[in-house]
Amino acid sequence: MDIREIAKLARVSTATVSRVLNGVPTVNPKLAKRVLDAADQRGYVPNTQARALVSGKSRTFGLVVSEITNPFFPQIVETFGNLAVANGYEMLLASTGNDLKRMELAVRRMIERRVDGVAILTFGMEDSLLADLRVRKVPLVGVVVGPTVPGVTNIRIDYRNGIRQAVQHLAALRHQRIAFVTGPLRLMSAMARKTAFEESMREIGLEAPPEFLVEGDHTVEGGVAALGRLVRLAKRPTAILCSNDMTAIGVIREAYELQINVPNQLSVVGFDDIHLAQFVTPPLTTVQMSQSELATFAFQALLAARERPAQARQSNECVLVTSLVLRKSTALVLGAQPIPRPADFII
Amino acid sequence: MDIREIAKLARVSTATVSRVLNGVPTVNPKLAKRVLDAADQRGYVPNTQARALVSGKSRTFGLVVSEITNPFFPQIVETFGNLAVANGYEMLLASTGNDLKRMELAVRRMIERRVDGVAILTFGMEDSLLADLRVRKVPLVGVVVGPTVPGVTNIRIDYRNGIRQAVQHLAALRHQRIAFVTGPLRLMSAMARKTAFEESMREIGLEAPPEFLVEGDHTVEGGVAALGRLVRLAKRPTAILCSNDMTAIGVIREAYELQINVPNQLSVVGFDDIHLAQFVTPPLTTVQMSQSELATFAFQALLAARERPAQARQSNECVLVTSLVLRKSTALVLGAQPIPRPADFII
DNA sequence: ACCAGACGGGTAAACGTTTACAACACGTTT
DNA sequence: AAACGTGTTGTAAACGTTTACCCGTCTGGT
Repeated sequence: MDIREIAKLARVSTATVSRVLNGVPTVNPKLAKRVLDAADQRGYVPNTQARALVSGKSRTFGLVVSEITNPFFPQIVETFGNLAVANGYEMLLASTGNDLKRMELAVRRMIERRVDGVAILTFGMEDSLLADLRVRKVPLVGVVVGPTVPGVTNIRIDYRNGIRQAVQHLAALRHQRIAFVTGPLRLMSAMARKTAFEESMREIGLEAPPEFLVEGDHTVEGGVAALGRLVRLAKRPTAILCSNDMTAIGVIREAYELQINVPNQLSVVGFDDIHLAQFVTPPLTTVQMSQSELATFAFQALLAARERPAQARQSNECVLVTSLVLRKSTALVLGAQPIPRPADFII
Repeated sequence: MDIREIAKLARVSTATVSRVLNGVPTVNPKLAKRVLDAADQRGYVPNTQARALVSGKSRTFGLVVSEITNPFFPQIVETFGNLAVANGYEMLLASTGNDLKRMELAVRRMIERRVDGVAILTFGMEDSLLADLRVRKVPLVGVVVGPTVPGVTNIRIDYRNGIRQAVQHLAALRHQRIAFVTGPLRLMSAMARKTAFEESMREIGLEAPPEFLVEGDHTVEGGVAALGRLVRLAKRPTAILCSNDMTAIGVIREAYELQINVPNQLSVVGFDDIHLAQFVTPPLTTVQMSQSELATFAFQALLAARERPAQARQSNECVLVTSLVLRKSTALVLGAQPIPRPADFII
């Protein structure tokens, strides 16, 4: 069931079989047909490892994510994986749980399998690990919040835009006391979101007192706990912005438990716009960060780096912008009168 | 950076390097140390494709699931993937969306990469496709609802147990008009759940009129639509059992939209017990089908089939039982008096 | 002292491809 | 008619391992 058998059957050399199978156009159509016929009569399927060994390309891309059970990521995996197979690649998936040990293991696996590139779509990757990949000249693409990383394709996420929109939306609904539930602050991404929140608040002259900044962990449980703490405050917030949707779902869930009506007594805004966000009750107003776009960016960058000489691909950068999507989890602050519309003045 | 370089550096043959790296115990510890030192001084990492080529084992298992964006599956992927790397394997993931084309492609990919086994944890796999794998003697494990498939490790899912518990739970809450939202009926698993429902109803003398059996599609949207239809009935159901949790979430979501209180005006029960089920409002009473147990079964079966001669592993079978977990989405049927407790009679 | 056997280590073949290069068959130019 | 391209096919080397087999050395028994 190898190429030699097909060659014998089609009465050509193995080189010709290889050429036909790889679509080299110069081969005589007559021979090509013989080869093709022989191949699928025998149900021949080329051996990828042999191919990879000689060509030096494994046709595999690594994808490392934080936690595949976090609903944010499956969409990324799906998109990336589909693009991969559509382009004749495979995907090597690693879920690190932001754990150093598992990250090391992930990198090791990628190197062992000789991936042709790695997309790091998690937010807490250790730089030291990347060094290992860089030394081996593995093309890399990663998300970045701080300064551009050299020698790597950077996907810069513009948290600012979406979060500013969210803050201004809440302000427009007359909210003044807006709390923010962060993610785990050792994650740069969580840090960046928090910073974007603070700046957006300051920008419109609103205060964000420290007791309104509570640390969560990007899980539903974290959201539950966060609301639990905020509710014990003497001066409660009237709106809560969350570092991700799972947190927001937790907040809403706990609000229900505490008989706080969302959105009438409390406005809640999420971040990520996972698919599920539309389906919680009430449907979640959230900042969209397109998972499929992110995955597509990453994949395309890897594909582009494929044959390009290393020096040509130093520090590409593209930007993924976030933006608010309005649903039903926010409302005018309780007791506020709607702003009279212009029409009301025309008598 | 290959084995020869290490051999030269350690002043031994490549065979010895190979032996050391594979932990063959007979080699002189002195040599072994030299090899090990040389290897990690040079940052040597073995080439998996070369290994696979000569050994005939790719140390890769295929995992095919229905749809990775369905929250049921990430947990499976996570568990399976972790077990894989813990045992020195890789996972080749395929998400088929129950689409024939994609299934074919998935099988093709598995064969190309020469996987050492495939776990089919989706429920609508075409038998014809399996034939292709079977011919190549790839160990297979799959879930099964009908008769045992020969030559394959079968994981039989006992839908009956959990669904019966759910029905009896609802009956105990005095529900008589219980509807069932199915999955896509071309899926055997969906069919099996529906059948289990009908039998459980009949068993306790309850009727399941055809208009109470509405077909969904295992998505939130499907659940929304299903409640939309049930609500137009002259005689509405007082409880709804759903073929999966996503459907149940859709039903709850639409109930909120229609101002129907869950659980007081409508009891809802799901199926699967995805992680999120605890966090919807109200927390979902659902039938648990352990995803991690399922994945573990599958992986262990593959691992066991690894070296075993083909005839030894014909038709193993294990059973995964389902069972009801009570949360807050069910209640006594509206207007029913609680059954007087024995204490009430003791005056 | 000799030899059998055990044991550790080296040599080289094999795994299934791709591809550089050689070989060959034509057609074209001088 | 010879020489030279041009274009297609074949030969064989390479990719990086594992492992069967062989060889040398040492141990212990006679």
